[in-house]
Amino acid sequence: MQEFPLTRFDDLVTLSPAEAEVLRSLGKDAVLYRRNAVIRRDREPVGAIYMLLEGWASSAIRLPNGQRQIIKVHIPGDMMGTPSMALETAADTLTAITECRVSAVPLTRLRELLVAYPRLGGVLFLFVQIERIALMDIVASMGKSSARERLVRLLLDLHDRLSTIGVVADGTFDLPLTQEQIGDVLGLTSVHVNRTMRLLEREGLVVREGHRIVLCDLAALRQISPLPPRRLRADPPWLPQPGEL
Amino acid sequence: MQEFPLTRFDDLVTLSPAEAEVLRSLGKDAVLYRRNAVIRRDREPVGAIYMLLEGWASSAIRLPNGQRQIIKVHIPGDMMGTPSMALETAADTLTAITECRVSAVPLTRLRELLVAYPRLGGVLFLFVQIERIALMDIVASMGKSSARERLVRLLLDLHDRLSTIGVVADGTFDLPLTQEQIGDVLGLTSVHVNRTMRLLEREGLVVREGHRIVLCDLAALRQISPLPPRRLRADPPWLPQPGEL
DNA sequence: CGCCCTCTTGATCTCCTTCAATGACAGTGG
DNA sequence: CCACTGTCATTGAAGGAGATCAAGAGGGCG
Repeated sequence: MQEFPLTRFDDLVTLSPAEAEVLRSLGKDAVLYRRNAVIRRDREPVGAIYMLLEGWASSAIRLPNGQRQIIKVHIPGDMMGTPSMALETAADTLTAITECRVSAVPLTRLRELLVAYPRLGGVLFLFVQIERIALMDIVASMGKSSARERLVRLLLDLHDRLSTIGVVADGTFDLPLTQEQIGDVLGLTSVHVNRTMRLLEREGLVVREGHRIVLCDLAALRQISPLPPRRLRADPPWLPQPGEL
Repeated sequence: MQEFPLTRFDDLVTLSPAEAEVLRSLGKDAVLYRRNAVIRRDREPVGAIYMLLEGWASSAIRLPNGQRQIIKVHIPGDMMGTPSMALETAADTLTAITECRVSAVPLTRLRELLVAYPRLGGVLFLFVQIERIALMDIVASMGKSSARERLVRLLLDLHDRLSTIGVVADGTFDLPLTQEQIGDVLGLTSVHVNRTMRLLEREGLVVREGHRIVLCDLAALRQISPLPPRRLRADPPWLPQPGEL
């Protein structure tokens, strides 16, 4: 059994010790995936959701014409594959961006969890809403902003999310995405990602050294970003307290 | 108390009579909004979610630069404003597209519901996941398809959703959106929406008469759409049955 | 050493935007 | 009843952001 980082949860809801324990022991043994390995392919029947313990992974939709759109870049501590819980067959393909460790949670086990700890259902609900807001913001930025703005937003989003798991030091973090993958996230070609990235570099906003990136001027970048980050509400009033359920 | 159409629920989950009853009596008295009236503005504190009983409404994100992106076009039977449940202040503005009737559900009442009927929490969870998939598909089509493809997708999406509430006859339905609004949904200018719409018309794929639209060749349109519709899973295995919770 | 993947840059093309003008139509006040 | 106003659809012309095509360079790894 592997340790699932609960940072994401602790920041938002107060978990009872029993709830924290059951979340930690939810998944099956971790499986190791090599770079570019497929964790769960789209159109497969949905039997589980996945917890990303280590490494990066992507969730992508394949279009009938052969293109792919990366919907979300997952970092350690993320739950993956949950949208497809509502479908006959999976909507998205989960792929390892770097080598990564993943723990699967069979849907049957999830059901046991919901029966035994109904309040955790509410907690999951909260997390899905947060993902939904993230998607809404992505739609807004894809519909209304330039390549430069979208790229800045992606970098800031990664910066902020990586900060919560403590792998950002002074604006610097590891960015294991190829420019092609960044293009697939932003809806751009890799060529244009390259030009835009170089532009940011010439402007002195970022510095790149191999797969590490430095956001030099966070304030200026946030000014450029088409959308400010959202302020989440910890322990929302509609969520029953532990003991209440 | 107004009747909230439960079609959307019935198709996906089996509700116990008690559950159906509590859902129907969930909202406060309906409020009437005139065309273009704001139902709930963004950045307002979040005190309720909303059930759309009659008419059309939009959920839109305002960008700091003054632009707006319509995230979702709501039709009767939709729940609105739920993403912001996770936030301090609302992310999106809800606006009446046509005159419409809306019933608010205070978050406190929602909490009582979750305590009394924990399984309904799971049902709501399911619905949010469905919305999330819809957003993922929108991201995919915004990132990877042309104006024509996106417009076709929107028309088919509306066609299919309106079909479930029985207001489509032989490919014909009422489309009360201005071309400007359609542009704000698709991330296009109204000028280009106009040209694209006229193109579809010249191709014999659609016919417009005032605010009514006819999808003449559904098969051909589905061929053009960048993404096929999703097959939802009724009564998913992770959802506890009535009685189990 | 040689191969493949990724980054980089230039040249050209095109889809969509921007700007601008016109007409149809509904509502409104005289 | 008609001028007046605002909204919406429509169309043309010009401009630009990003795509496409093509080629070279660097680097990890068999």
